[in-house]
Amino acid sequence: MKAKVENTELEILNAAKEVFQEKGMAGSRMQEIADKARINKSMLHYYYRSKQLLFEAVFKNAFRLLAPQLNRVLNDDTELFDKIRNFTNNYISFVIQHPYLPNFVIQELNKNPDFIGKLRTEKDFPRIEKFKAQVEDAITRGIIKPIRAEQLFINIISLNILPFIAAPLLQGLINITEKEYRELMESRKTEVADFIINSIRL
Amino acid sequence: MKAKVENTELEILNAAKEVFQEKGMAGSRMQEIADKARINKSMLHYYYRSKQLLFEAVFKNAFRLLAPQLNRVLNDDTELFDKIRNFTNNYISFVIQHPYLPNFVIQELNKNPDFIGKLRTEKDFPRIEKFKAQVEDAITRGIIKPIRAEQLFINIISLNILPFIAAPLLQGLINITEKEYRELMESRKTEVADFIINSIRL
DNA sequence: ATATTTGTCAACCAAATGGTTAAACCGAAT
DNA sequence: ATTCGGTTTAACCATTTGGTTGACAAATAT
Repeated sequence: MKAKVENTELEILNAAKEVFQEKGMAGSRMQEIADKARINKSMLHYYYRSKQLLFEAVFKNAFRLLAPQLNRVLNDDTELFDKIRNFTNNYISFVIQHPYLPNFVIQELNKNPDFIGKLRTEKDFPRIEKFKAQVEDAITRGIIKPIRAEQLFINIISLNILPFIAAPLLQGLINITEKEYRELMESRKTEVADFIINSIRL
Repeated sequence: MKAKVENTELEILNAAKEVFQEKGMAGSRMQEIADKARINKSMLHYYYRSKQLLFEAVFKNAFRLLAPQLNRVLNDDTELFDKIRNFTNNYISFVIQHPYLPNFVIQELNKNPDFIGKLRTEKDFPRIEKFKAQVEDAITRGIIKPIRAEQLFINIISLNILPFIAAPLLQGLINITEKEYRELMESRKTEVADFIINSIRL
C-alpha cells in the first residue's frame, strides 16, 4: 500500500500548494484543499495534523524552489555580467511555471517575518557573501562603477520580481491587454539585463 | 449630532484601514476593527452594511492616496531626469507614512483584477500617455537611449516599490538588522535615481 | 413638551470552519 | 480465514464569524 500512501500525501500537498499560493494562508479553506485533492477532509489532518502544519509544509517547499533562483545571482561562478543576463533571462521561465510562488513567499514572510530565521538554518539558503566579493572585485578591477553589492542585488531582484507581483496594477496603469503585457515581459528577458549593465558598466 | 456621526464613521474607516491594510481582506475580522475603533460591532454594519463594502471603502481610499504618487511620474511637467529624482526621493517618505498601503493595493488587485477597471473611471486615475510622449521626445532629442516608456515606467516603479514590499525577505537574504535595512533604503533615495539615469543617459 | 428620527449597544443567530471520533475498509502477514 | 496495521470516510463538535434584531438613548423637528 506504500504507493497509495505517498500518492495521497503528495496529492494533498499539491492541492494545498495551489490553494495556499493563490489565496494565502488566511484566505484558504481546508475543505477546498480536500476537494481539489478529491479526498476526505479528515485526510488533511491525518497526514498533516493542522492547517498551520500543512501550510508550513507548502511554504518550505515553495522556498526550496525559490532559493536556487536567488542563488543564481548570489552563489554562481559565472562572471558578473553573464550572471545578470542569465538570471534575468531565466527568471521569467521560472515564474511562468510557478506564477504565484514568489508573491506567496514574500506575502507570508511579511505576515510572519520571524519565519526567515527558521529558513536560514537550511542548507542552500541563499547568502550574499560570494556575490559581495564578486562585486567588490569588479569595482577594484575597474569593470563597474562603485556600488554596494546589497543595492545591486536589491535592484536586480526588484526589476525582475515586481513586474510579476504587481502585474494587474501595472497592466491597468499602462492600459494594455494581458497578451501585450506578456510581450512586455518577454522583452524584459534581455532588456532588464541591459538596463542594469548599462547602469553599472564603466 | 452631526459631529458625532462623522466621527464614528471616520473612526471606523481608520480602524478598518489599519486592520485591512495589515491583514488583507481575508485575514481581517470585523470584531477586531470594532475593537480598534472602540465601538460596537453593529456600528460597522450600520455605517457600511457589510464587510465587503467596508473593505471597498478602504480600498478606494488607499488607491486615491497612491494615485498621486504614480502621477508624479506619469503626469508631471518637470523634466525627465528631475522627475525621476523627485519621485525616487519622495516615495520613501510616502511609504514611511503608509507602510502597508502599496502592498495592500497590489495584493487586493491581484485577488480581484477586474477592480482596476472600476478605478479607471475615477478622475486622477494615472495614465501613461503624457509620460510616453515625454520619453519619446527625450529619445528624439538625443537625451536618452531608446527605451519603451512602458519599460522605463515599470523599472522606476519596480526599483522603488519592491524593496518595501519584500523587506523581510530581502533583509533576511542580505542578513542585516532592521536598522541597517532602513539605512539602505535611505541611501536609495538618491542612488536609485542615479542608477536609472546612468542607464538611460546618452 | 412631544413626536420622530438617528445613533448605539447587548444579545442573538445561522453559517462556516478547523478539527475530532469511531467505525469501516483493505491489503498483507500469520 | 483471521488478525493486524495503516488508510479512508461520514458524522459530529466547538468555536469563530459576518450579520441581525429589538430595546434604548440622544438629538432634532414639530
